[in-house]
Amino acid sequence: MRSKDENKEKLILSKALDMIVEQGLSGLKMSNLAKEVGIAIGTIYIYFKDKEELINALYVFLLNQEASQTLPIVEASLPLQEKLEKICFQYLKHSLAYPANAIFYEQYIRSPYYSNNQNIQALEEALFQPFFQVIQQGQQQGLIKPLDIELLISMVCGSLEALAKHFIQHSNNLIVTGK
Amino acid sequence: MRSKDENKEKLILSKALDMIVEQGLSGLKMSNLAKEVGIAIGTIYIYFKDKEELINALYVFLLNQEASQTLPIVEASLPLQEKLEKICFQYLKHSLAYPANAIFYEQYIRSPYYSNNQNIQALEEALFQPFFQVIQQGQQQGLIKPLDIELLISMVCGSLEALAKHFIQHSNNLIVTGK
Amino acid sequence: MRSKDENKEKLILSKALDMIVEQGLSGLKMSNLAKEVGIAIGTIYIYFKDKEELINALYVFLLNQEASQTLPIVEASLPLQEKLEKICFQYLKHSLAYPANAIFYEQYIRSPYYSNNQNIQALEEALFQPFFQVIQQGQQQGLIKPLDIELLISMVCGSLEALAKHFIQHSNNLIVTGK
Amino acid sequence: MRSKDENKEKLILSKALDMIVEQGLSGLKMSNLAKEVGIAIGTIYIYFKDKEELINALYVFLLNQEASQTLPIVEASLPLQEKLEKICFQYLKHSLAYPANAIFYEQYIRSPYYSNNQNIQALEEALFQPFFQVIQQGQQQGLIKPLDIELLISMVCGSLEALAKHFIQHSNNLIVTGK
DNA sequence: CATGAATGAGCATTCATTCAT
DNA sequence: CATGAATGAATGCTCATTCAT
Repeated sequence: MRSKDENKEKLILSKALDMIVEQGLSGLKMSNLAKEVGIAIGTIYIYFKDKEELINALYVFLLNQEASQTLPIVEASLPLQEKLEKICFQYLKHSLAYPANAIFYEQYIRSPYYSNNQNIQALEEALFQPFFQVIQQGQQQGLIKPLDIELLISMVCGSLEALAKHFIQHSNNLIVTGK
Repeated sequence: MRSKDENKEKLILSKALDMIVEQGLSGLKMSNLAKEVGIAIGTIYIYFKDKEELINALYVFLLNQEASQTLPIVEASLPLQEKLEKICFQYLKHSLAYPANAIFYEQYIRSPYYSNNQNIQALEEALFQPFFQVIQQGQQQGLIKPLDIELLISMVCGSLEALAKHFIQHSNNLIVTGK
Repeated sequence: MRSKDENKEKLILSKALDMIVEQGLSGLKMSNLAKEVGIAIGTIYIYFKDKEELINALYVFLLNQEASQTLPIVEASLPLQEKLEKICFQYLKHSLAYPANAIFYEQYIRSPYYSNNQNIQALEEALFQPFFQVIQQGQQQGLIKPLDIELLISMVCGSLEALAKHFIQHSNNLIVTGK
Repeated sequence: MRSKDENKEKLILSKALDMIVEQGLSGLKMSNLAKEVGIAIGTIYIYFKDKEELINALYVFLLNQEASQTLPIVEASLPLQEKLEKICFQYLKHSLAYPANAIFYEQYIRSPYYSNNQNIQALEEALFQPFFQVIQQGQQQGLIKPLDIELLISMVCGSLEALAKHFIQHSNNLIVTGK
């Protein structure tokens, strides 16, 4: 008996992301995905209950991946100013390194997979909490203008993601250096 | 498919935009659209040959709407600096006034309706040409940094649209004043 | 526009019954049914939301058909003795005239379509109520032995249906005369 | 597919019967059966070539079990009258002791596993032969009315099985005494 | 023009069966 | 022998599109 391949799950998600970026969320067909991954259609259903669960799993995976890279900075003991800068830089670095993510997010957020899914939205909130707190601290210390937090985040993220989107659309290869 | 009722065509496109914003491009079902508009499914096919033509028509309609409001500025005889400012402000005003458009654009651009459609992409290019020229003039006069034009546009538009998206997502009502 | 054909619904149910009798409940394939009826697969879904609803509708239809033929006797003003005889005879007549029904019932009762369906079971109860009352009256008047009603019904029906089943299995043609 | 563990084979058949009674023949899924038995899906295929063979084996097993309990009576040297009575009583006892069997029979008889299987039908005939002969003798001696034998059997069995079915459906516990 | 019942290609999903471990 | 991950044919259902009224 072959043992359940941890890698195969990742591979399915990865190919799914590629296909969604290329053809939109509605362009993702389970049979095409299987073909692309090089497995039988039934195999996908061993790893994911149905298409909805697969899509949600992809979102959670990307969200966690991003959080896991940024959270250490949030939790580090640094001067707040430096912490905020590092977080922004990390976000930009991540957006440029994984420009496909933002494209998927936009498709996902505007789909029933997201809107009808209270669980995911709760998870999201929990994951973002630490960042909210840092920003609030920054506002209390006068480092950040006292605007609505979500508006702030929307604008900064929007700009950075627009940048990243541009590069993936024009298929440029970016090398992001440390400074 | 030229039709009698010019208004009904507009109504179909308008409801289609609403539904795409709410449920994504893949969430737009022809029969639901008909129900929402209050007509029979067959009637839609009197006004649009098929779903593809409807979606493309919506894009062209929104593009033209935007261009028709901005082109006068481009063609006006103003100092370049002032012209550039006015164009940016008009863009922001439009993005805030019609925040649904950007959401549709993103869905559309990433769909086969767009990618497999050379005609639309040519039309787009033609429509944007005047703006490109203004920017090029600005670069020649040293008013704009000599970056890649499309990158410039991506970044500015990205930021502004992120802003607009934020407001529609949080259902704020904005009043955009002249200054 | 063709108008929704009342007959087509009946035709679908009728062919479905035939196929279930021949191949069992699990042998009923929607595409085969459509072919047998001479319509497209999609057409079935205009008349019935899904396979479950179709199967349930068939059960309700047969139940109502049977009740509608027997209820007049129940409600007639006859001596109880005569009423009971007429009901039994009507039941036998019906079982012999429609021997397929019992075969379907047995398949249906033992399927998730029935077990997971409180509504149907409530309807059933309501439909059988009048008969229960007649039997109770019979017991009070000493015409029927004071056994458990459901047991009584099971035994009489079981015997009569066994008879009917025999004839359909051996494809005999029965002519049921009035006496 | 002869196997080591004779017990495991019985266990598979026994659980299969349970599941068919609960969910119908179409409700029997090989993987569920394996789970219920507490073995891996692959293991079932060591004991039975495929689902068809398993179902047929179950039928043959039940048939033999019943015959093995009744045949001694048939072959005993008793007055015909007494022999007939004992056979009937044995049948009733068996139906009441194993009410699940009749439920399975009905599902089975109406399935392709049975209809497309000449071998089973031949086996059945052979198994029933002795009973037919006893009845024929009874008819020759004037103990039984000269009706079609199969009709006779259908009616008697039908009544008894209806009785048995009633009790299993209402989960009554019956104690069948010798008289 | 307007209607909506009818159509059927296309897609998601299930489940009996195989086979590498 | 036992395992259960992998397979893919088969099936239920959707939805863009047509066409008779």
